[in-house]
Amino acid sequence: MRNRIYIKDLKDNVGKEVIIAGWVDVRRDQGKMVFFDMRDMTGKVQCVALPSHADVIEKVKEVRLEWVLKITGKVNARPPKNVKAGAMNGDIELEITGVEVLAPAEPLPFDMSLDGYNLELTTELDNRALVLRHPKVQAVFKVQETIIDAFREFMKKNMFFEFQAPSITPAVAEGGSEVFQVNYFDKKAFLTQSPQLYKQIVMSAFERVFSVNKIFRAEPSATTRHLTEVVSLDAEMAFIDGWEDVKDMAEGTVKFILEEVTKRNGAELKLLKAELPVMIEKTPTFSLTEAQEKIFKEYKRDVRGEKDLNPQDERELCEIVKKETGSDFVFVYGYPTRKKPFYVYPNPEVPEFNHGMDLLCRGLEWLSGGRRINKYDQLMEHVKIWNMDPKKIKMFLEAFKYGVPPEGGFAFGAERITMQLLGLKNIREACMFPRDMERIDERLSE
RNA sequence: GCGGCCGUAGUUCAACGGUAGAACGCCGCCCUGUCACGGCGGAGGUCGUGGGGUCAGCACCCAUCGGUCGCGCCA
Repeated sequence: MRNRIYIKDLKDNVGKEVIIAGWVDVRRDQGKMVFFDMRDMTGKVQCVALPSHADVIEKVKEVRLEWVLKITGKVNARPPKNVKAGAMNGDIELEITGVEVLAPAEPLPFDMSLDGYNLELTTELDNRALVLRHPKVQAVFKVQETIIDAFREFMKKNMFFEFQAPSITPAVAEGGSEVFQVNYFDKKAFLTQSPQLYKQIVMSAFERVFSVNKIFRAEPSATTRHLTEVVSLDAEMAFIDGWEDVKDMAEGTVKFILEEVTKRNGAELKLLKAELPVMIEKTPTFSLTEAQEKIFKEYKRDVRGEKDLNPQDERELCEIVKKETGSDFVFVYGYPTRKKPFYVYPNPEVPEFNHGMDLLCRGLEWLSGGRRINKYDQLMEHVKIWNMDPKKIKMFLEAFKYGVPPEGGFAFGAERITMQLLGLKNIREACMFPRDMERIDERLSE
């Protein structure tokens, strides 16, 4: 729009006649004079229709919340007694001389005011398009943008190469979670549940690689932490000495993300009353066995020998670690080899346990990864033991046939980090358009 | 898939075996300095649906649908 001034720049135009465009955010009709706040992507400003402009008053009386307006007006410094300290543009206001309605809006179906906004999740999701205008909802996704941005930035700073992982995959080799099947011409294909095998292939050519991609899980899970479509942040690195190198890189990544969110999203964190998790100098790290011992010792609940930590174990371990060290994070490594995917590197000294690891924070798994098998013969041995069909992962195996250095990697879900970082109760709040068993934009049951 | 809890106005929630309520939103009127205003008035509900027991049900019981939380599964 020609001649339009962004609201954030109005303060540099005091005394001038300007044009702004945006949405009506709040109305305060005083009768003979009308105030309302206008909002554009850069901020808000109070506009005032004075009694001296009768035509403007008349027009402005009809205007309602969320109408889109183009306003001509004069930027005035507010009289000292009317300055609103601390508010954006609290010391100026726009005296309206002309109004053009670019689009009217229907009455809002619920309270969109800052304090009044309090919707049930289903109402929020049923009205996603409108709700996205609310500052608290926008704050969540601004933080999420930073998280993904910071991941990318940290990876690139550490010489990782970004590649695009495919979403359509042939018959699934990995096992594990359920997959979505899609029609592929006259054949069947699947939506990827992980770029795992591809990132290992690319790593074998580029040494350090990462990807930001969608993954799809057809798990019949109805919980506060599962979605069927997830943004996965994946990394894989060659020439490691051991799984600890992968752990350190993962830790550095998370630390950098926390720093960037702190740096860039102060306003959003304040609005959401969010307190970032604490990462101490060296994140506490325990083997699964040690973790289970700690839970037994502290809570007298015997989960020793279980193949993994269940949600209650994860919560309790995090509580223990928080109490002992102040850290909200804890690494757990050394899972039963046979319970994890075939490519995870077994501990050479205790082959029943592997060099896979998880990073937990505030009772929930944030990230998982570890060292992978890099030698072809060992990989083939696992393929056999795991009863997999080598033909189905031919391309993957081909990479390892021709020499791959010791390597490992990690992955985490952007929505989960967003949720955990902000203390949200349900992962759906951390996803703009969440897909789950019951919903693809609309509820599936209707 | 299993279990707990919930379903009342547009929204968020109360109340109660005996007349259906509030806040915000909406509509109307008033307000020349408001600050995600204020004042007065008004509209808006077959209490998710279907059965049952009761003199009487929104409330109790059963079924069903929907929601939500937990578990399982999974990341």
